[in-house]
Amino acid sequence: MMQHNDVSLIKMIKERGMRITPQRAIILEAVESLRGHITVEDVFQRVQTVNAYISLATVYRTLEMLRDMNLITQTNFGQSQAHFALKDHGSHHHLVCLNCHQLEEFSDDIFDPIRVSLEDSYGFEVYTEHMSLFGICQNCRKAAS
Amino acid sequence: MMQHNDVSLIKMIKERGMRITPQRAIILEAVESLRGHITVEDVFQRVQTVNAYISLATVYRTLEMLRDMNLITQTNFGQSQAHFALKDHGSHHHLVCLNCHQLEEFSDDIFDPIRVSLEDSYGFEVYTEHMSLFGICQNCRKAAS
DNA sequence: CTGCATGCAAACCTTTTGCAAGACT
DNA sequence: AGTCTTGCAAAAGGTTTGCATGCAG
Repeated sequence: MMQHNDVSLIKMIKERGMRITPQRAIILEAVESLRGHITVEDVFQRVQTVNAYISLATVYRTLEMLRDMNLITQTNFGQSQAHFALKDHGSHHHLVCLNCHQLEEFSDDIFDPIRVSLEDSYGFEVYTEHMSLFGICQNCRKAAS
Repeated sequence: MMQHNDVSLIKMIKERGMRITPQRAIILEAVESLRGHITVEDVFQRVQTVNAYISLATVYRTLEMLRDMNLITQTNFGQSQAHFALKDHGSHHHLVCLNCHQLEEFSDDIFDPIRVSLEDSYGFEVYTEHMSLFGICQNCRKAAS
């Protein structure tokens, strides 16, 4: 389930010209150190141990920024809080169209909900390397209708 | 992506000894006629066209009942409302433990979030028949730790 | 200096719930 | 009759936002 986040989030944020504030530094560090799927609350608690004056709203806004920058994924499931995870830029999978045989890539993040629910329901840790999913692509669906 | 809901929801509810009220009949009919993934709001709107005096709370409670009876699945994704779908009692898949090679079954519903997000992101309609997922089962994980 | 970021508290939205009144069996 | 169900309105989460203040660049 390795994720190569060789580059620190801070560095990526700077590169994209966004401001680094003390709050952001602390929040980013929390996101990086908390491995796996985390909630806003997880991050907030961790952040609080470093500096108790950072507000929940800032945690929300920072995670929102990371999501918009495509550095983390957001997964909602169950009825409660959203779960976040650092993007795994490593693995990609394929969508294979059964009609035109065209390939399309999609990222591993799409499996996040499955990972979480199989873990929750069965205690099963799924490996999703090298997956291919089959179906009908957009073009063929349009053509057929 | 066929679903065999040959039997009406009303019939199934009666069989299990639950009461049929006018509200429930209307809501169940709405769920059946709205195919695919639907939200509470979808159902509510449809229901309103039939009878404007049925409350949102009743829609929530009825869907909750269907979920508890295992007749529909609930999928949360995105940050907004939950999505529901009639259960597909046809397909089952396998979890294969890479360590002890034991098999575990899981239902097709787990793929709901993927179905929805691939549809949304790529316009791709996935077929998920006969899937096997690999990983490490609960027992082996416990044993390893 | 200027604009972006923060904190606070209030607003928001979806979902849940308490309670009294009403309906199903 | 007795219990389950409904409607209403309020409560409950989680998340977002307006605004004045503060800080990074």
